[in-house]
Amino acid sequence: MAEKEKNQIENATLKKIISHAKEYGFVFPSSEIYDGLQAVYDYGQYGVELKNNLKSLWWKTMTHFYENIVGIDAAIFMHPTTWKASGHVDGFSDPMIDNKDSKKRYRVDHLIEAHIETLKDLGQKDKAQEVEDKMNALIKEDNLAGLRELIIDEKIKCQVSGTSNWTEVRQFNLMFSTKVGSVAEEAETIYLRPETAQGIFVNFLNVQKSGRMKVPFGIAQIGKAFRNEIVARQFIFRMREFEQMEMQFFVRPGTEIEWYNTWKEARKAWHLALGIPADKIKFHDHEKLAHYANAAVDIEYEFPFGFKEIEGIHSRTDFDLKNHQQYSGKKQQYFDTEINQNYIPYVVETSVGADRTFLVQLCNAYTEEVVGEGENQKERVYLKFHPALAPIKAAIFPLTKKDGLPEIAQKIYQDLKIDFNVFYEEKDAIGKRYTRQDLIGTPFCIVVDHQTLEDNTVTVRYRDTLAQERVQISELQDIIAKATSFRGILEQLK
RNA sequence: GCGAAAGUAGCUCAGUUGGUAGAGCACAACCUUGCCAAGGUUGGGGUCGCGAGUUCGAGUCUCGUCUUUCGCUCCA
Repeated sequence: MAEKEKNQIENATLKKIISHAKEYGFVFPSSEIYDGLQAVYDYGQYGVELKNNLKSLWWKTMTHFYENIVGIDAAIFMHPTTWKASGHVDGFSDPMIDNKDSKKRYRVDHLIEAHIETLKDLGQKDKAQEVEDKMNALIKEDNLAGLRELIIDEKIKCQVSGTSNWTEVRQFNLMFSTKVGSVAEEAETIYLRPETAQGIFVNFLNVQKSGRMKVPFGIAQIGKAFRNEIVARQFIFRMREFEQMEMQFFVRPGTEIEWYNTWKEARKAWHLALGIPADKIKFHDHEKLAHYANAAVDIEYEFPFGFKEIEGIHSRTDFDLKNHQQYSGKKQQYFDTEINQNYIPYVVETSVGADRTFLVQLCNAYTEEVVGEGENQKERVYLKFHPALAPIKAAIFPLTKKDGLPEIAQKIYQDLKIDFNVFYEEKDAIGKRYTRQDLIGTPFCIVVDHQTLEDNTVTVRYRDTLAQERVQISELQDIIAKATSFRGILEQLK
């Protein structure tokens, strides 16, 4: 019961964050006037600023900050063979079957494998082998009807309902496809990339040779990827179109676990440096490793809907480069002059969702607090973004619309906008203008008042403390630059 | 994909046994005011998610459909 209540409160928090995001221009449902498109979202005027700031910070951290990491920007479309080599064509499309009574859905191969295990336990080894061979043959020829027949012939039952009342076997392909070539009959099917990593692997030698890179070195990339999720839920957490920020680090075979541990810690530190509390971040080791990995961990953040993955660090071995070498017939090797050996490098991957990082920042920034005493007590809502990530860095207000104050405020605005994303407003009471900036997370409000006319000072009002400080107009540039620079974050990561 | 709940103005919601859509906040203009969502006047904004059906008449009743949320399911 307590757990249920906790969930309800947390769901209420998520709802508030989602409506806040929509009401104040961060995230809108895609094509909303047509009722939206499931699991697709658009970033609004403030959302795009926040997301761009996050991407710039990641780029700065993961390329410029390291002398042996460079960035690329590969195309979304890739040669179809790429996805055979990567294993996505086979691994990303699973035949599924539903039990009509229990409404449970199973992956067909899992269902039959469970049956095979049961046969083995019963000592029917030959029978088990026979079923396994049949299944593999049917999967190989994409014989969906045949798979269903096998399930029925073997009298495989649903564990929940105990019946064999099955639907047809259906194929779910998680990759989006389209056609290249304008003549329909001659068009070739190509896929929208389901991950950005392959764009890095196929360019491994291009970058290594043209950049004279020496192992260990990394290639980073930010870009969109697409997955046709069966169920996509939880706001922008699981979208059909999403953006990844990935870095593939190429290392000498045998050193990969050491590098894996290094990157695991470095990436966790990155999230902490952005202001996420340590108790909201944890590692989750993969028990069952994917076919390409020999070590894998998720970095999880405690969202209102529980601890969920925001970043994966995977030791991918030489799986990808080896497969590309095999499928392309082009050697993907590196000659290591230090040890005089030719080898296919091993890869340690860090892959973080840009949209998920955005949601982490939004959830972490959303703050409700009670201010004032007694009669004056009221609730205040604001977004406490790190100033380096805030969509708008400062708002400039004249206290009144008269006495030449707007002219001075305009001058300050025109000057600051060269370096920063700033906002000017003279409408409405000053308190209301403060509140509007709090709601979108602007760290500073600069107010021109009557004293400004006498001594060229303005007040700076701080979002988090509500405190005000009087400073010279000439100091503003420095104050904002210092607070909003990436320097503070990067220095923590040295 | 299955089950449950919800959908009325930008937001939060009201809307009587079925009788031509309302409030507060928000928004725009003007006046007054000037340091934490101020007051006044005026104004704009809704084919009640969409489509059928029942009815003289549907926001209200019935069916379908779409979207969202939750629970299953799935998740490189």
